[in-house]
Amino acid sequence: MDNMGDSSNNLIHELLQGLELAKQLQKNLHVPSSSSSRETHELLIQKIISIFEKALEMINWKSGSLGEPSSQQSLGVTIRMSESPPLSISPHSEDSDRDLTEQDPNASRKRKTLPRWTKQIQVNPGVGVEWPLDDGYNWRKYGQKDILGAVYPRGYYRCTHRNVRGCLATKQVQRSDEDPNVFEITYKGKHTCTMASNTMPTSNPNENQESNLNTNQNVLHSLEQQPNPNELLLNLREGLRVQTEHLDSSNDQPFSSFHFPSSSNIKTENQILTSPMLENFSPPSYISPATSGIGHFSVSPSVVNNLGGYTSMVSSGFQINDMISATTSAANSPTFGIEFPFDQFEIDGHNFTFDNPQFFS
DNA sequence: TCTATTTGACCGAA
DNA sequence: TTCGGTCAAATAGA
Repeated sequence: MDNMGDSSNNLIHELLQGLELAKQLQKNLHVPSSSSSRETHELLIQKIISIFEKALEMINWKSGSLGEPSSQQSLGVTIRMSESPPLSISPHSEDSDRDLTEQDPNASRKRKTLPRWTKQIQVNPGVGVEWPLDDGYNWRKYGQKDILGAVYPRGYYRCTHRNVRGCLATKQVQRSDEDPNVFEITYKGKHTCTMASNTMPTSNPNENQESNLNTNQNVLHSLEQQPNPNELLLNLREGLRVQTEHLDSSNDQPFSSFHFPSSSNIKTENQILTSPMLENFSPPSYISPATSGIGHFSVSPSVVNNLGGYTSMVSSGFQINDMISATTSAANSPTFGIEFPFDQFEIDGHNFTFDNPQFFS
């Protein structure tokens, strides 16, 4: 466990370095270009790539302990999470993103892959077959292909915001041959469209609560304005994703846990999170250094049903592969848990300790 | 008219 | 060479 904690800390350090370099690059991009600034850009890009490659190596090393596919059933729909390591680099990956290829001159030799994970959704005969396509995001179908050996064609979808915000998230929907009520959905890439809007501050962060995503982003924005070391984690959270392979409805928790009652507020040192925020998967509860053990937070049943949205939203919210895992506590209880398998860590001189279970009001 | 879907063609990895 | 993934023109629908 100590080794795991050390590697977790190292991973956080690597990612934070990458984050800082990316910020530097962003600042430099606003400076009038010159030959020297271009060299600086190149240098920063190389450093960032190096850091993330190193981080990916660390994650791959840890991926051997990944759990088994799990399932959740709710309102006649069974969802089996069967994820590949989202950040791993696989030589056999089917992923082919031309945008990445264009951006990376080395891609011809070493192909980069986007995070990829698969889930199976079983719908009851009475449920419309369109249901699996509604996962909380806006998808646009861009192709359909007959697959060798498959009875049903495979549908290809990309994020509607691809052109506007450059969101590279895609998904493939394949109906099962054996059971037409089962859909296998493969997600590729992360929804950067949610982050894009996150970088555009609004005058009143609490104003726009039209959707789960927007609310989530506003919460992030309001918290990022806090001059607190937590910001480091908030920033880190933006570029990472959570593993959900432990989403097992029958999973008994052997460890202590706390819950967010649906009517309660969560208070940290600097902010209070209300129930609606939690229901919209606002992440601050699990990035607070004051939390410990397993954190459960309530979500609306619709969010639970749209596990695709859940996965993607959480993906845009946090995580370090295999460091943080999500669990469900009961089949019909829309409650998820986030586990921090380490008690202490340090970021840029700031010590974070999970030692205050009396964190909730 | 605008937006989304369909579908044949094309490209690249294996 | 095959096959999966994507492109883009044609088409449909609001």
